[in-house]
Amino acid sequence: MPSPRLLLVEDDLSLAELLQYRFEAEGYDVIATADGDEAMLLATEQAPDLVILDWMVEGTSGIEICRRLRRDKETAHVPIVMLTARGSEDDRIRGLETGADDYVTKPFSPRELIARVSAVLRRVRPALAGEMLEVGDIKLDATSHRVTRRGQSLQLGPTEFRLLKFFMEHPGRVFSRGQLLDAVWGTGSDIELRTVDVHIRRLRKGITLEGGKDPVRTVRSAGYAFEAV
Amino acid sequence: MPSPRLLLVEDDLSLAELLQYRFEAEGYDVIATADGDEAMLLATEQAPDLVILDWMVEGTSGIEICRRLRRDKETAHVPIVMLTARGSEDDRIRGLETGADDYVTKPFSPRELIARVSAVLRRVRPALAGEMLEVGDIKLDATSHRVTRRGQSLQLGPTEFRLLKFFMEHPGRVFSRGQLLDAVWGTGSDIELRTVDVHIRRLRKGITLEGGKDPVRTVRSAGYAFEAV
DNA sequence: GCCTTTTGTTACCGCCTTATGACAAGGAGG
DNA sequence: CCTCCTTGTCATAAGGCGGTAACAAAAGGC
Repeated sequence: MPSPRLLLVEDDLSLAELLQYRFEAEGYDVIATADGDEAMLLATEQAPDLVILDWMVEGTSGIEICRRLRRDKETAHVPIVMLTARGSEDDRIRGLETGADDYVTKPFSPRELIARVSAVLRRVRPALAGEMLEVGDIKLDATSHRVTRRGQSLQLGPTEFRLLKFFMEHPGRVFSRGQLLDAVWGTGSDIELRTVDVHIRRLRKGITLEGGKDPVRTVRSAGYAFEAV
Repeated sequence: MPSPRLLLVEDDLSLAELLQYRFEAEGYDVIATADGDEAMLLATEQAPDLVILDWMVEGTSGIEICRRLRRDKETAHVPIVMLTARGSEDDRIRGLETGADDYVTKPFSPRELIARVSAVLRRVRPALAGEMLEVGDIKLDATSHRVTRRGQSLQLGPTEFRLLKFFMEHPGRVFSRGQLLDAVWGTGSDIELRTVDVHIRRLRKGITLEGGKDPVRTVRSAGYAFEAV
């Protein structure tokens, strides 16, 4: 199971340290910062799987960071959990409407925050929570690095496996070649867009071995999508 | 925008009525029940997009319903929002660990619940939270790049897709050929005005395949408009 | 009713996008 | 050090798509 990567934005240093310790004990990778502007940088550079955001941090307000994360295409889909000392309903609603995926009201126990983070991750990226992905008749177990179709075990190369995993985490959705490069090869990889075609080809070959239908849909001038056949 | 379907499981009848009223005013379809066993039935038969579940309902405890919903493959992926009168941390964590996607602690305002439900839906099924365009009987999902009419999937080329999307974003309005060129082909494209006619033709052809009415209205000496038939 | 203007429709050709196989460089493992 | 596997790139083929022109049809204007 890969370690989910968390970005923790919290300017109360003792709380930040406590949380970092607890989350690392749970098997998370934690990147912490107390500064709002640095948070924006880290969010794009480190590509965290989830952001924990204090409502009030130095530099920028948490809600503003949230809004900026949502606006930037790179980070628009990263789930956000807000920490707020205020219990007022308006603030909570504003947080949710700004695009936070969840919030926790101080004071809270680390255990509760961990449960919420894990719930959000389970929802957004099942593979990170150790679950088995299943789309149509294809099953992918990220933990054991195994793919099966109708019980038949499939043989995929490393890149094809990551590509398939990403697709299965977002079934039905169309991704451009650029998006796929970012998601599967890593942001900033300097690779020809056309290379994606080749790996799509290899993935198709590996997946349709037993005469099964092709779950990869080509969307002309847009990219590719993965869906149940 | 399609109406998301909610299953509301709540045995406090006055609260249930209030919520049903408020959610319907927000454009949701609400199925309500006060009984736990009936809830299980409705969950499989009605295939709701989300379940709002009171912690304590007659027949079965909410948490038990939650567990059973998760266990059944049909309903395992339906998001669940729990309503709980108890504020104790243990209960909340137990709720999340059981598989609830969110919980709201009583007393709460309908507005807050609505915000949470909409946040969960946005996360889980973007198509239900507004990424889907709908005009008349035609649906366009930009995320999956799909167009359907009365359930029938339509086949459109890239340009026709963009043209239709633009039309559906501004239904009823008349656009000149020049405006369409700017919007769909991009500003500064050096293309014959009459080319638009051809693509309108192709769009019509693709959309009226199954004998449906033509939603594209020709406005002589002005341009074209798209409207519900 | 006749003429003019505007739109509908079809056909065609070139171009752009995608599919596919081959190949060489790089790396892991023995 | 050698071998096998993986991977990125390229060349080429195939096919769909798009823009244009030409002609037919329809709608207004008189």
